[in-house]
Amino acid sequence: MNLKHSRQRDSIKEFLATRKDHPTADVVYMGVRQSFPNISLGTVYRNLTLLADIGEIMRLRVGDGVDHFDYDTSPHYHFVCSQCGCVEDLKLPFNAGLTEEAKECFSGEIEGQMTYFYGCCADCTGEQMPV
Amino acid sequence: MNLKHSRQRDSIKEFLATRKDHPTADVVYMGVRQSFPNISLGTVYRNLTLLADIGEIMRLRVGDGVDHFDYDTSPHYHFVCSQCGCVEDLKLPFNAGLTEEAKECFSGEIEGQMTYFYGCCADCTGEQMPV
DNA sequence: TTAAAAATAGTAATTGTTACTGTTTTTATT
DNA sequence: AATAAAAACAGTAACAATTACTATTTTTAA
Repeated sequence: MNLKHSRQRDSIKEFLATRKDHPTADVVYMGVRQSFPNISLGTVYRNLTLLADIGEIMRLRVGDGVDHFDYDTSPHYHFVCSQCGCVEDLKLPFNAGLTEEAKECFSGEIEGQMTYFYGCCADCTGEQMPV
Repeated sequence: MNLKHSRQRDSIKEFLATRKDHPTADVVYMGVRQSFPNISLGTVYRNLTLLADIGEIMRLRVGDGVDHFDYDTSPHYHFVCSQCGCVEDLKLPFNAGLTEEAKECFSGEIEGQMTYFYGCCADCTGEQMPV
């Protein structure tokens, strides 16, 4: 299949590039509607999937039942707040060595690892106890 | 809330204890129906959630959009096959130190980590190329 | 300019899961 | 054993995220 240019897809990519909060498809939809008022949610899903498939963005499955998307495709760790559901980058060097270790003790083929940390984000920790 | 005994819940736990393949709620449902032919899918979901909440089983969110359940609650790594979707244990010592490292570089509270590896399992790797 | 391929908007369908409701089980107390 | 409140149940409906479908519009190479 030959990709054809699409202004909607550009817009989705642009939007994602401006965000560091790993938005969901729905958030992308709302955001892109600023410039494409009648873009379809299906178009957003289709393009997010396509962009992830060709490696231009990264799909994050962080266990909250909703897919998040990241413009930064370099391997890095994420944190997920169990309270508010926010997803943040972690400033911790990614241990690709773990994947290598895994390869050595497994008979199939390991392509990569997905690691996320969970807990309570700084904002929620602060708000949590109004006594 | 005081737990009351339930034969259905026992049966769900027993079933899970016999399995090492980290079945989904649906698979548990089918399995438990051998002994409880008219158990309700809702009962299965409710009890799996309850058992996971009280720490008697572990819920695995391995990014395939379906929850898997594990009778083994000790921290350990999992592998997920992108082809057939199977989930297997990895014989690789769990690196809890990574969670400690993450705590040190994050301002909120980190409770734990979830790591899974993905790729192609041994079975699928073999079947893949019939030339 | 044209025509095939790709993409689109809008809608319907699917899937995994949770919520609701009236009935049955469990269990502590008589 | 009888009773009654709490918990759990079966069965069904609702829900949310995502995917599939269809007729129309855009893109692009010839």
